[in-house]
Amino acid sequence: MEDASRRTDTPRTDDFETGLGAGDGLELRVWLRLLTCSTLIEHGVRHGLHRSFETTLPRFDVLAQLQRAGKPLSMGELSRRLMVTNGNITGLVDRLKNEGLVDRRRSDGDRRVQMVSLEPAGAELFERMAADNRRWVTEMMAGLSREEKESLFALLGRLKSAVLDAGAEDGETG
Amino acid sequence: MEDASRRTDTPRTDDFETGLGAGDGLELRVWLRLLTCSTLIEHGVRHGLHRSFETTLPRFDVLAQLQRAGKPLSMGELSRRLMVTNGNITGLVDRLKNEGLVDRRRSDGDRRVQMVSLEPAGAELFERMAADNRRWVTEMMAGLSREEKESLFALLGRLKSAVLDAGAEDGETG
DNA sequence: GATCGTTGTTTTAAGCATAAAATAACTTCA
DNA sequence: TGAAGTTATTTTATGCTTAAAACAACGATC
Repeated sequence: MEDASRRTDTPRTDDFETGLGAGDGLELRVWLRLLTCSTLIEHGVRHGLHRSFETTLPRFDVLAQLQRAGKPLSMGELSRRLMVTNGNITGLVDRLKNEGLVDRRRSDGDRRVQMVSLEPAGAELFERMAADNRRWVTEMMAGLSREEKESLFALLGRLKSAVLDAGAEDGETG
Repeated sequence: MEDASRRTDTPRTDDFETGLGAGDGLELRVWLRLLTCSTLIEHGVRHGLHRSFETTLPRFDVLAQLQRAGKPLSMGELSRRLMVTNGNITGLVDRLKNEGLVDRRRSDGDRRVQMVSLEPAGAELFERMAADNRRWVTEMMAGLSREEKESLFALLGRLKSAVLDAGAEDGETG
């Protein structure tokens, strides 16, 4: 009865990563499973932010970067840290500014640069969201032992380095 | 000189995952690193598809699911397998159909259902894209040993199960 | 065999994302 | 100093994505 009202269009999260027989490349299997995990956790966080704060993951990410930096960041720096194209940041910061969560002003030294800073309201909201976010992520990984999480963290560090190294080669000084 | 012509707005892929001191939760650190890896690889694949085939990752994903299934899939089934909301599939399949890569027709048994099938052109294109995709992913992971990749694959399997289990609890039969 | 709840898909409105081109301010260097 | 190149940001055009509501067909039950 109540299920009907709570019901939404969220895709079910079973039965993917299908096909791709055992003969397929190990790298491809790692990648698909990585993507599945990433998507699943992202859904969890996204739903939590939507339910509890009526906000979105990109907004949260911007606030998180500003909070972690502990200082104003330029649009370009935000773009690099969030790993999104810079045109994207413009609209995102526009909305956050309209909501009074961040401020944006031209840099004194370089008049091309826009510095984005966290407003008190933004910092306060972020703290509340971050606490819940940590709880959600912790709950999602509750089934893993500490050792498993540490191994996973280490291996992902290795993967990150590997991908960055591979990218550096064809990016510059071939 | 040539760099200028090749240059585009792609965000640089260094210096993220910043802040978040060592005291932070292990789960959060795993999650952020997982997201970084996922995003990095996704960028690689996305750029490849764009450069080599003038196409996008979601389009590729739809063709991949159809190819792997080896049979027509309904809109809803595609939505579940791609882990995106179903309204999304409508436009995606529309475009693929306009490009002659898939076909869509109403199911005989259930007139609500739309069955999407791979057209010969779509299958042929997918094979070419899949070959390159495998190469890109393999290259990005070239820095990892076979053992590392196998461990990673196993741990990600554990993580996937953990997240699915955690989600099942608050999703139903509370 | 009409009604009620469910299921499959599309539509809507808003926001996120990309790539590429445009704009504007800075730097260099002749 | 002023033309050429570089860097930071915005704009443009298009596509992807979500959540929620609307629509349409199915299935069960009375």
